[in-house]
Amino acid sequence: MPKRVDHEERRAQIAEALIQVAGRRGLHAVGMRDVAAEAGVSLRLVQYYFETKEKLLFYGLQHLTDRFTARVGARLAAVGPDPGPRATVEALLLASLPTDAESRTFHLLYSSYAILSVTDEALAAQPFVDNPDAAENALTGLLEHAQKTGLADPGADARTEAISLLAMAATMGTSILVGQRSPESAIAVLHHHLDRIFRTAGTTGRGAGEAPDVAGGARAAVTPDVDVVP
Amino acid sequence: MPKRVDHEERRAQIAEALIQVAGRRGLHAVGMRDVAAEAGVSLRLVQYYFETKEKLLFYGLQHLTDRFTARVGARLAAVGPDPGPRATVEALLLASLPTDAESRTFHLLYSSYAILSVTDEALAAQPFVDNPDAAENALTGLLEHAQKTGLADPGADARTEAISLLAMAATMGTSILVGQRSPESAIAVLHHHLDRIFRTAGTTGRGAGEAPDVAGGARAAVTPDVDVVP
DNA sequence: TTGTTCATGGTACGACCGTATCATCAACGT
DNA sequence: ACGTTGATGATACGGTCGTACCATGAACAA
Repeated sequence: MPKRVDHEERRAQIAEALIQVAGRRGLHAVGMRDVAAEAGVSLRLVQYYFETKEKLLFYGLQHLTDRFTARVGARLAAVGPDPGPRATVEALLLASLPTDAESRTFHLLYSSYAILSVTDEALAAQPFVDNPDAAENALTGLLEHAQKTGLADPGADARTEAISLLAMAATMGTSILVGQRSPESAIAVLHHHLDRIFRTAGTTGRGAGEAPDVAGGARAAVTPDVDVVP
Repeated sequence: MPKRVDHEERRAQIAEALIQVAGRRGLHAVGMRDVAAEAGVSLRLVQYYFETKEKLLFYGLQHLTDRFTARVGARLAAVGPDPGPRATVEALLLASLPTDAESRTFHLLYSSYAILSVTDEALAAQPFVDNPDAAENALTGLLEHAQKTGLADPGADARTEAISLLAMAATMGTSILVGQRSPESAIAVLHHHLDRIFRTAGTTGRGAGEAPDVAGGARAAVTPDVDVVP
């Protein structure tokens, strides 16, 4: 037996290069040679570990979602031990907004893959994510739990609200990406709805006089690489 | 002078071909030869009327938005003479959902262009739509008018709600596109929020016992080409 | 030591793409 | 009638892309 190498680690390295170059120049514009150059290996190596470009793209999507799942988990852990349902929901939603380089890349590439899967049947056949409804179910559970413990409006429809929150976060993420909206205004809109949902009979979830800058004032710069949620 | 031809009409015909083939195979996969074949003209003709592919793509985006603006206008006119604000808002939102072939193509291509504009600076420099906030402003105006006439909850923030409704419609449109959600469930979610907003002190906007099928039951087929909103 | 096998590099091939070039046809002014 | 000019066709060129092929180094078993 000759030199043995950890194939999985090598694949992860190459997939990482794919994500980097695709995040910079667009998924449609990335070629095998670009990936090889970004990873610092030869074209032949990329071919060796991923026989075809299609397989490379599949693995890249998997790697992308894995990395982002881990990141969201870290964010959730960072909100402190035993956080309330609202803090958890808020962390979940804000983690999906493209507010720094990594989340911007994720948002861009995930959207690209989604759009690609509409016309590319091979990609659509792939389980696009492990469970497309995972976030929706998790959020629904959190809201229902908050309702049971009296922290959220018991009259709200937990699943509908969960779908709505995720949908708003997704579109506003894209708006941020294309520079049409500022992260602050997106966060303000989300806060607005969290205030509405996390409201029991007597108390208001957040202070009433915060005047969220929903309109966003000046639009975001084309590339807002500042961390809004550190 | 030789045979004179209406260049603008020819351009529209070719742009239409671009939209058709791009809607079928994806914007990234469309080439000049494909467009020429779809339009039933020679490759040279496409080059003649659009000197470069970049210009063809720009014109295609313009043509796409123009066509869709006209379609939304027709939908609005079709809801009847002097419709209430709620009917208008509802027509506006539902018109943007990909429920038939034409709106599916529009949604797919518009999303493709948006994603493309993130990494393609030439496309980003272009005024992506005539006014990105046109829909947002129109919807905000409608909601404010409904508030003044006592048809909508005066305590709601019109602009925030407008942003939210458009954001939800957009993401759910993509979910429908990729077959992750049924048009019916998306409509149910939108109705839920319209019921919440269009609610005065004493009355409820819609019947209270409609049990919207938000979860969607069985997922949509991969290509739901049936007209949900005829 | 030697031979087998994994790992890696270099390079060529065929296909396609966007664009450019050359040629031809058709119509209107004069 | 005819020449000028716009409209159209056929084809060639350079480049890039994904993939395939051939060669070589490197490590472990025997």
